[in-house]
Amino acid sequence: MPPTPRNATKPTGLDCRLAVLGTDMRLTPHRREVFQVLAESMDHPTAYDVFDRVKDRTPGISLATVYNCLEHLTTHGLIRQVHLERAQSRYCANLHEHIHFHCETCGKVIDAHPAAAFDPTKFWNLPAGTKVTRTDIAIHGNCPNCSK
Amino acid sequence: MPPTPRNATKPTGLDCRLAVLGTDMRLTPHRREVFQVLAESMDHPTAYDVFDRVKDRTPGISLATVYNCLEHLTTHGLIRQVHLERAQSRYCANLHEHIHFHCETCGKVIDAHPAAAFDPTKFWNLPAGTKVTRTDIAIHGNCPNCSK
DNA sequence: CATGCAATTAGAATCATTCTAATTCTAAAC
DNA sequence: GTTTAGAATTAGAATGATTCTAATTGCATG
Repeated sequence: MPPTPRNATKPTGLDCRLAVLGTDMRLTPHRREVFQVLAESMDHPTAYDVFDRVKDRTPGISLATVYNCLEHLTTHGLIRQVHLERAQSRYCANLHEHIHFHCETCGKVIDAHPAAAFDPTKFWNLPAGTKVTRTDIAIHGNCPNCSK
Repeated sequence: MPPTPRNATKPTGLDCRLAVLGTDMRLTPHRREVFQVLAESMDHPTAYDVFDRVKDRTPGISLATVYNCLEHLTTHGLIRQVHLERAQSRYCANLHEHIHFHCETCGKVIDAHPAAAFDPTKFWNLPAGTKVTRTDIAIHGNCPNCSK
């Protein structure tokens, strides 16, 4: 077993993910905090929301740093950026394959996990030779609470 | 047959749509021009693109007016607003049911028409009691030209 | 402990869009 | 035809999210 590094902290979900994904991203305290906040948030917060929550644990952190951290975490595949309409970006630490449901009444965003394999080319005609890499799906409507 | 109104102009797609949809939107020259430009555009232009094209026929029109017209046409169901990621809004005069394919290489947006009925609730688990009103779908990848 | 590069910061800049307030136009009423 | 009320249009300011800039700080390595 390799010696524990001097400044080692308790492993978190982030360490796990970094290990699994094999990324080489530097793990700074800010990035760790931003990830931690996101991992504890079930509501798909915006950058500003994250900033607001991180501030309490890490006073002095700037919004720019939060944007930076979110961008790094996103490009390294540790979190997901969520876009609904043209509203501000939201972030999500759930890496399981899923799409988002958006309640038009209360604004809540709910993760929806796959029930069956989905192949977009079965449902829409694309020009021959098109290569699909990704399908962006958001379901809109009313959540159980709001449709009562 | 009712008498032709004094200032009647040649009927356009817009008149048709207004008749079909039974909307009561006032048909001003600007709105007509904005619609016409969009109807002739196959590339899902942004508000600014539309402004740029309308300018040539209607010098002096302002970007604010174009935004206004696009909004009115959209809310009256005469055109569609398209959102891809968090980029600026694009507009589309194709009212046939369709979704959009976005080429990640050249940026082109292509209309994809339905090949089969699609029910999102068959593919993703939503909490019991959820009411779906709309599904937003965009396919990303490479168009035939760019995947060569 | 120096060195260099990455991270962080505050604040400015940008970009799309919306708002405001003033002006002009239109359609219907008179 | 003229009046009038409401809608459309305008330029420019304001907003809000995000990105950029330039300066500073921190960390890892030699």
